[in-house]
Amino acid sequence: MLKSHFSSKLRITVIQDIIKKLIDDACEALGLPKTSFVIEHPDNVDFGDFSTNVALVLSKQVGKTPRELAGTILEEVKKNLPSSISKVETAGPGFINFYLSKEFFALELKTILEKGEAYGTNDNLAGKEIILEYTNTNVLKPFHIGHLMGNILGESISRVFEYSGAKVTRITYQGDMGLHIGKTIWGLMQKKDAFPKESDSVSNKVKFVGEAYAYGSDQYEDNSESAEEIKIINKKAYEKSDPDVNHYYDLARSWSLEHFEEIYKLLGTKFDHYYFESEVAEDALKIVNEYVEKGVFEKSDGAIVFKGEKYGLHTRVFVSSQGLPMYEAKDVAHAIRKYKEYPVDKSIIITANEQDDYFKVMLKALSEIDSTVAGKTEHLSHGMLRVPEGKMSSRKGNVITGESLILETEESVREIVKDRELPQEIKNQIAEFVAVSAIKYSVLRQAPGGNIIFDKSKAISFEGDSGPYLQYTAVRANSVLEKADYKNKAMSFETMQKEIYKIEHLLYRFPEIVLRASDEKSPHYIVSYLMELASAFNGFYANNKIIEAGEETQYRLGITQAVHNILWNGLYLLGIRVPERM
RNA sequence: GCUCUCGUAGUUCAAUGGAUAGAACUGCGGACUUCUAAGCCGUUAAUGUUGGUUCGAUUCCAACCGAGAGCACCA
Repeated sequence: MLKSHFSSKLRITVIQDIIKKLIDDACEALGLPKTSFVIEHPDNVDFGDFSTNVALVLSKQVGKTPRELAGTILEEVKKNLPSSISKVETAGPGFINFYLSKEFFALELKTILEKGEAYGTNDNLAGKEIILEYTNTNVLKPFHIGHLMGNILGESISRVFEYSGAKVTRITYQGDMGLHIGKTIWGLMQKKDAFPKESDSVSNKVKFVGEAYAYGSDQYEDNSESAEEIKIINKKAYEKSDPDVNHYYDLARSWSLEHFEEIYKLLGTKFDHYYFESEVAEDALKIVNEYVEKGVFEKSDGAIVFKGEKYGLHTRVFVSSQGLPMYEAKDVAHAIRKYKEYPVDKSIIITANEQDDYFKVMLKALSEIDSTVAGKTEHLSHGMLRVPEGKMSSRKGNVITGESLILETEESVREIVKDRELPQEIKNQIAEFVAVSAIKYSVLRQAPGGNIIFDKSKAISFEGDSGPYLQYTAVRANSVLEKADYKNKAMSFETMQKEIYKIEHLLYRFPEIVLRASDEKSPHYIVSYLMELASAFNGFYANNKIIEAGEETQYRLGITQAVHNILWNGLYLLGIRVPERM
């Protein structure tokens, strides 16, 4: 059971306030000292819907055992029980447990149905403007699964922030200069006989570019003559001084960008602004040179460096001894430029965690230059995707591109639906939605920051703890509602349920979960919750007739509609679409 | 060598200092001629080691062992 922690800041539902006040009032009436205590959902539903440790916290000061004190507080609480609570009792080492009533659940159900798509929103970030930078790709290099991870996380967090009332601007900052450009162009020139045709698909074109990059990288390492040529080409590309080089660069760049756009469309991301590294190169040099004089940077071995050791960090080169701005310098200039164009409350950059230490140094340098921008800029990292054999590398040939992963997963889905009697159109939709869902889920299910061990044969799951399981449940709920011709009818209280279904203990918690995910920038809380909810619904479905259930029909359909609403909203927050049929 | 992150079931992941450490996959065993079986029910199985703080530690602290990442001219 996923617990929620209710600090005063995170309390958003009325019932939490009611319980808090009950305890506060009881403590005051008993003359107990003020203290901070926790109200949480117990692990086990048998222990009630809410639980507090107030007696455990206070027992020592008061000089009573926790159980005794819990009993005393309990008697006081019982005097003022509202209709939303059906039972209170002490348990365990000194907890006080609260059980919600049928009235509460019926009212909450009504709220879920009435709010529809807005159920789960909160105003934690109301009025705040946030810029999120993610999927920082490099043109002329493959879009690999690391980029996929960043995109999946970035898009989900964007949506969660929007659900919390923020105005989110999505941007991506792409590397369009640097040695990899020279390597790829050199590789393209070597392979010009095998060049793709104009009419070839974008996929084939970028695949060819990827091979050229791999070849160029290899030769750069192995062959000093080639390395020299690559450096020369790179310089020409930077200066735009050679028409031939420009031609290859422009062509490959346009292919890369077109390819990225195709993937973003498939994943459901739309960037508001595309930034390029080359756009800030000049500013980067200017800024660094200016702050050498102000003592922020110093010269060392011909390069301009930032000495991070003063702050417990490490030294990094900002301008090379050849006078070229390194990505450190460009990132500083980029951050300042971004803030000029979008003077937001917070600017978040999402990258893989291998850049954690780098960002500490860059942000420290930035804080010496522009403390306002630095104060609002935050680095958030996701884990690395590891294949069982170790690190991915183009030389080993075990780089997994984003596109190949999606296509292979789609293929597996097609295999599953191939014999079903469904129109081809629906089958295509299923293949795309389910494949993307399976991949997204495998990234979002765990807390961000941790590495993901990616075993191709079993990482992408369609059963159990998986995206398709959630989609399937949503489709199933929808199917029941369609069959019953039930379209969000208002709940009638004459049809009050006879019993409390287990799933009702979960339904009302969705807004808390979204809030926590927003507060901690961790969509995985939503994943765990939806998984638990879907599981509860499938159990409910297996054990209860929904449509022809006599007096209970309306209420059960209401629950089904509530599950439908929450699954749709929750999956939207994960960036997952629900197919019409499955 | 220094810095950072991380060690939970056979595997992949959860768990705000609280009650019986949750799922899923795998294995084994079931139910159903009921609204979608990508489903449902049952079952085996885990906090790296040693200390410390605490009424209470998977969670905080220290040491050790193990894994990964970063550490000067690539992004």
